[in-house]
Amino acid sequence: MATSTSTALTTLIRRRNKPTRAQKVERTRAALLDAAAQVVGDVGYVEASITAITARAGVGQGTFYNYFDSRQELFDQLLPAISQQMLDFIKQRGDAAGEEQQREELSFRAFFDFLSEHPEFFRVMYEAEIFAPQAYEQHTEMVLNGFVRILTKARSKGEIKGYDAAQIEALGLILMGARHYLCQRYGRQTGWKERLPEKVVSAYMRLLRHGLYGAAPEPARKRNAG
Amino acid sequence: MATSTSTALTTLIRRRNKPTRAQKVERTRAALLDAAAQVVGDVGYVEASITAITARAGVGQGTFYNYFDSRQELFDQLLPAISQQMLDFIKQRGDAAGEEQQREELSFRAFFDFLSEHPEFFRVMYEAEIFAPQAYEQHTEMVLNGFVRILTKARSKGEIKGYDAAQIEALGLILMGARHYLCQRYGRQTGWKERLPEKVVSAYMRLLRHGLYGAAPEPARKRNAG
Amino acid sequence: MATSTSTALTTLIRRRNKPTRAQKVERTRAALLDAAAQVVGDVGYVEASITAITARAGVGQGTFYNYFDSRQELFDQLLPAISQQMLDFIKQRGDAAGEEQQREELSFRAFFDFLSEHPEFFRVMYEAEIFAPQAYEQHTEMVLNGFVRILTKARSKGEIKGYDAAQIEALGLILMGARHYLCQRYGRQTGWKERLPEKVVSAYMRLLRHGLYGAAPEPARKRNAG
Amino acid sequence: MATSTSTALTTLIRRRNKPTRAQKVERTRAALLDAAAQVVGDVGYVEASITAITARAGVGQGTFYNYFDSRQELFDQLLPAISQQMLDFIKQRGDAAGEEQQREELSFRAFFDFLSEHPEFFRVMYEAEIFAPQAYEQHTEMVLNGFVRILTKARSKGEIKGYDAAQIEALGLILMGARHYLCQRYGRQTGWKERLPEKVVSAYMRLLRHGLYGAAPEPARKRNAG
DNA sequence: AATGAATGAGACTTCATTCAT
DNA sequence: CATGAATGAAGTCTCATTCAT
Repeated sequence: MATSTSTALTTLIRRRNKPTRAQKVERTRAALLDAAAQVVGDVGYVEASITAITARAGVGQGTFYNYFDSRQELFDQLLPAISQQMLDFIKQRGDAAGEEQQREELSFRAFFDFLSEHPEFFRVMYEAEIFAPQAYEQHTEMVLNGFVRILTKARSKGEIKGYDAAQIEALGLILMGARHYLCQRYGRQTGWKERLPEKVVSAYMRLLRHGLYGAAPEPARKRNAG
Repeated sequence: MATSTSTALTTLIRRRNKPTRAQKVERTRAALLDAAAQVVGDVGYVEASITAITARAGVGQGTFYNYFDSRQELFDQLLPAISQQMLDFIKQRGDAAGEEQQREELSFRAFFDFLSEHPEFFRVMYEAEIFAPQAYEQHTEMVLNGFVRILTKARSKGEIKGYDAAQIEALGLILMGARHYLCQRYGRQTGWKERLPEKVVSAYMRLLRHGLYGAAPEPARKRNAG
Repeated sequence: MATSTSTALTTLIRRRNKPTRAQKVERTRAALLDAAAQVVGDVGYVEASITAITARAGVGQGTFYNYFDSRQELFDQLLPAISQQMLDFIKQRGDAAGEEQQREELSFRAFFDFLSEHPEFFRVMYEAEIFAPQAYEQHTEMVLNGFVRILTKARSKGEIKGYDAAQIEALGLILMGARHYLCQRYGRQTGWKERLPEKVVSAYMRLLRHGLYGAAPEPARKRNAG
Repeated sequence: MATSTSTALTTLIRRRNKPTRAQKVERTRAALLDAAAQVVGDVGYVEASITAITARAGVGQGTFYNYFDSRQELFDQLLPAISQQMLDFIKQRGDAAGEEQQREELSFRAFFDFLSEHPEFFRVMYEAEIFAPQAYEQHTEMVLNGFVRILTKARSKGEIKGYDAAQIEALGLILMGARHYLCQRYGRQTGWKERLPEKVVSAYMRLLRHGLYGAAPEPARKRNAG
């Protein structure tokens, strides 16, 4: 990390006093991506002008073009830059689960919580379909793959029965759409000020467990408290 | 140079030959909305310039402002203008059902078919969230209300059990999200050239009937053919 | 010229009072080309900004793009727009000549005079080599062709002897270079305030008649006075 | 960290191994001028950005401003830096001549050959009229003076007759213009891949010897072979 | 009501130059 | 002296909107 001309001593000193040149660069780049995420979160991609972004990042307009070739390039990098940390966050929370159906519940909650803590991410992600289609496509593909992997596993474990392998993808899409719309209404529409209502989680989970129609009577099962 | 007062005679002639003034106005207005829908369907709201819209409608640029106060106003009227015919189409097809769960299947198929025949509607509807938020909100509210009404009815009929009244809304949102994502992948992504795969419909319906996890063995039930 | 809906009367009235819409368009276009020529003449292509040009033309900046797709397109049209009138002017003056050698003298004088009256043309023409290479190439080709035509004619008349047909082009280029450099020094460098010195014309013509070296003694020929 | 005072020893070592500080400086300066000439030759002054020049010179952008106050200053020094070597080259080749008219032929050939070997020089020289007018002016003045000197000498030797002293300058300009245009067409336009056609040289020389019109029959004179 | 030329605010982008390291 | 990130002035261009015809 230290430049090749730095002795251990100078490195130490730097570590206390000032950032390295390379560190400053990385910091500026991060500041720009961060600012962009915030601006997009606030006003959407359409109004996320270079002026607005650089102003929020606290750098000159020209600086922008030392880091990105164009506004579009930034947009293309924005979602990927945040995408991974979201997936990590969710995966980590989901891994605490025993059964796959519990994993889905944890994962759904984690999705909501992540957006709750990074509200700007909602627009960054969903408006990307329009303003950074390729990035959106990749992101969607990754998320869908995650679902498919988990559902396939659940199916091979015997937790899921009665579905073709060919139907797994459709199920994944349904879960993604459900998440999207539920978080939109119960999170974003309230400015992420409320927690995710337990009624919603239980409806979601009951649908996954028993379907809508002609369901078996609710078994005596421990439910996650609200 | 023709006098502006119409004699009974000219009126008669017009009735046969030419449209009334008011009719022409309405026709132009419709042409503009129609053109806008097509343009938005083709290139999205961002690139739906006044120039593109008026050109497609076959009128001069300036004419636009005789019908709409601004580009935004047009956008705000675009979704509502089409929304109703979609809902009618779907309702009509759904009304053929006996049980509510069959209605949902018919309605889902109808949604797909409608988009298939009016592919421009997909972008008009979903991009409206960004470019005509109020219209989108209203549209969504209407659709959601439709779902809620039907689900509530199904619940009062006893077809749906085990859900609170308070959870009905969440269920409606899930169905909306599912539709959105399934049509996106199986319709739009293929350019609406393929029909909706039956595997997808049956997966969707099986989820609604039995859920994902620990489902009862598939009962002997007549399935809609592909 | 009048629009197809104009009666003879309205045309007459317009001729006195106001320009037609189409006339105004043509006028604006001309104003822009004219302004561009002046600006380029004053400060060169590099500094001929859209702002400067539209300001000089007395129109808004945006108006520019109703007439030209880009700054470059204007530059590409600038030289051709003036080129023809120069060639016409020169041809006309040259046609008064009897012998071809007299034509060359008249033509040379005409070239100087034209630039004298349209001083902006000098930069428009010669800087085009850099800023509108294609236009420059075409212009040069036309001028060269003119020279070649005349020289060829003189040769077939027997006024020019001792040169291959293949050498005619080179001779044309020499004359073009000579014009360029002489007008540069004796016209442009003095701000076109002085007339073309007769000494220069006679040197030019003597070179053409007798060459530089080992020339025959100057024959008793009427010379244009200085 | 090395001390700035050189001991006799280090000086000795340096003399063998490394360039002096001053030498390095001079080398970098030369590298920049050289790079600039190449870049200008390739893409012209307009696109000769500091970035392009320093990149080609293999130094950092900032380094540029240790050697030149501004881009313009570099441009102003570019032509002078090369000018002299061209004049030397031409003079040397011309000095082999006996008569002045032969000198002119050699000199013309030398001009072409020099450009042929340093093709970048063409744009450096002729675009300087626009981008480094002062340098261009000086260069032109020098070249013109050279012509005037030679022509004057030829005149005083009696090789040139029939021209005023006051006309010598005009003759010099004509020769310069001729060179320019002939090299442009027969050298640059072909990418300097062909040699100068002998037809062109002989046409040029015949013009200088006998003029265009009414020339004496070509005397029995040795011609330079192609 | 129909038209399309005129307009200017504002967006993106380039690049010579500065300056701290 | 070398470096390259930071800067902002300035330029080109787009397009919704206005308005005279």
